[in-house]
Amino acid sequence: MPQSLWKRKAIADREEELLNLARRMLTGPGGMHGLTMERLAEATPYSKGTLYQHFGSKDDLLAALWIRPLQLRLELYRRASLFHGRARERILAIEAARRVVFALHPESEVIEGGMFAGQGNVNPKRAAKIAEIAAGISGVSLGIVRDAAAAGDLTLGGELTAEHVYIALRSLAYGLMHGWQSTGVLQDLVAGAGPELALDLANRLLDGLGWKPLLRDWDYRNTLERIWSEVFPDEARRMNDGAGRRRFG
Amino acid sequence: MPQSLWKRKAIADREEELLNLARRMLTGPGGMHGLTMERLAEATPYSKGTLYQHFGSKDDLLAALWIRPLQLRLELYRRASLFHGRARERILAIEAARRVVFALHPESEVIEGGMFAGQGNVNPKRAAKIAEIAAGISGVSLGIVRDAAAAGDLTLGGELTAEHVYIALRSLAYGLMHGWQSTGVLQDLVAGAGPELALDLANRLLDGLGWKPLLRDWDYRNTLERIWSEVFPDEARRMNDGAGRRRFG
DNA sequence: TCAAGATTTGACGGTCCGTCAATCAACCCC
DNA sequence: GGGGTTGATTGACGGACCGTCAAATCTTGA
Repeated sequence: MPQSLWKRKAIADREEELLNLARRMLTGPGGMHGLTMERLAEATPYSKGTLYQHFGSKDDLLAALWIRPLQLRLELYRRASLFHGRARERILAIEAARRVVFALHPESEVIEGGMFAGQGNVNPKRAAKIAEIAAGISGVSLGIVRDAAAAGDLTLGGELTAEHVYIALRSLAYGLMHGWQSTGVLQDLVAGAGPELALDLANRLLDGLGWKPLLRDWDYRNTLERIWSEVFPDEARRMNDGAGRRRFG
Repeated sequence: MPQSLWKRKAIADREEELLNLARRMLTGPGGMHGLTMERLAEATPYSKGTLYQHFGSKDDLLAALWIRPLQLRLELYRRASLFHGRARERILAIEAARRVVFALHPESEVIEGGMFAGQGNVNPKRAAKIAEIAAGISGVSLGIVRDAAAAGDLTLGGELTAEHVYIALRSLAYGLMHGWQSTGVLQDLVAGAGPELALDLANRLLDGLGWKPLLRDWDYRNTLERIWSEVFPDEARRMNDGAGRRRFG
């Protein structure tokens, strides 16, 4: 029954359309407050009831909106993990991937910040998908950390587990992005310090964790150039002139 | 006119009462969603209109609620900065103070996360006070960083400014607290790793920044014991059996 | 062409924020 | 004590928003 298939595709297309629109509302002025089921319905040829056919609640819409940047993150992390080099170079590629996701999907931070309140009322299927992707994301990173330990570049055990290393890198990046994006307290302090800072500080943290080769023993500037040109050539271009326009320098 | 003074004190007392109640609602289940002007009015002998005599908006109430943990933070940072020892020991005392504030005022994180949406409609006087305290807070930390540079313990310049060091420490701590508190993605990874982790990772980050004396050259376990017993003896006790009950270990 | 089934609609109930005219209390002066 | 002025207090109300659901509309298959 091809007609049924057509219809299903039409519905999937509509969902894409809705998500794109919702994303624009979320990244626009007003942030989380700017996205409203009411306004989203008005901005489309469909009514509110139809919206709720796709997303059981606003939280569910946000979850659906979150899946795409999460999937991109997983894909980029996978690619980063394939970088040809030492484990520490690969984890740096992961940090570069963080920056790409942040630049291309600024709404992701808004959702993560706003989801804190919600958490309920998300379609179980979607919630499961999110959990699955998230597990993949941490899995890729943890794999690199364990590779480093296996290669003798990093000494785990005692107070420092692979999870701790991953959490440290993730928390530093998250805190920086939050401080960078939110019009909060460190606004004037962060101003001028572009996202380059995140990569630099992550690299220094790796030194502090004793992850070899240390900064003084390796030319990581060259590593980063290779990462950008070999792993994320397209994304680097899109970041500089693409949709997620933002100051870089 | 003592009667007028009585009245003013009564009003100030009522504001305290309202703030305490609001704080309880915020830390209770539901978080930001659990605090409602409506419910707050119902929980007191006063009506909604009277609430709005104290706080011009819900954002304003949140701002008022934020001032107390901010002030505590400033006070603790000041005390930490007076610790008798090397600059790196003093910045570690600041990190310990972070942990105290997080333990005693868990609502602070909720507010910071939720304020991201608001930002407007805050009484200018309150906003100014917040800005002033925040400036004091970063000032204390930056002072210690600059002390370290002056003492030759830390090499600034080039890519690394005093602000960058401060931002790095703050971001790492913020990211960890967010991941710890939010029922989010790293829940299961963070589980088991108590807030001790924050101090340990901060210390390692300091190593990565080249802030002497490095971990291998100094007994920071002893430093931390001295910090808890000399700088925050009361707070350490309150954290373990006080209001802000939370798992520590 | 028509009936069964699926989809869409927008009005509606409920919650919450913030306002304001009406009410109430305190205070002051005679 | 009485009456007027000033300020505090109230809760009903308007508006925004989420989520629901019976009615209307469209699709499909015979």
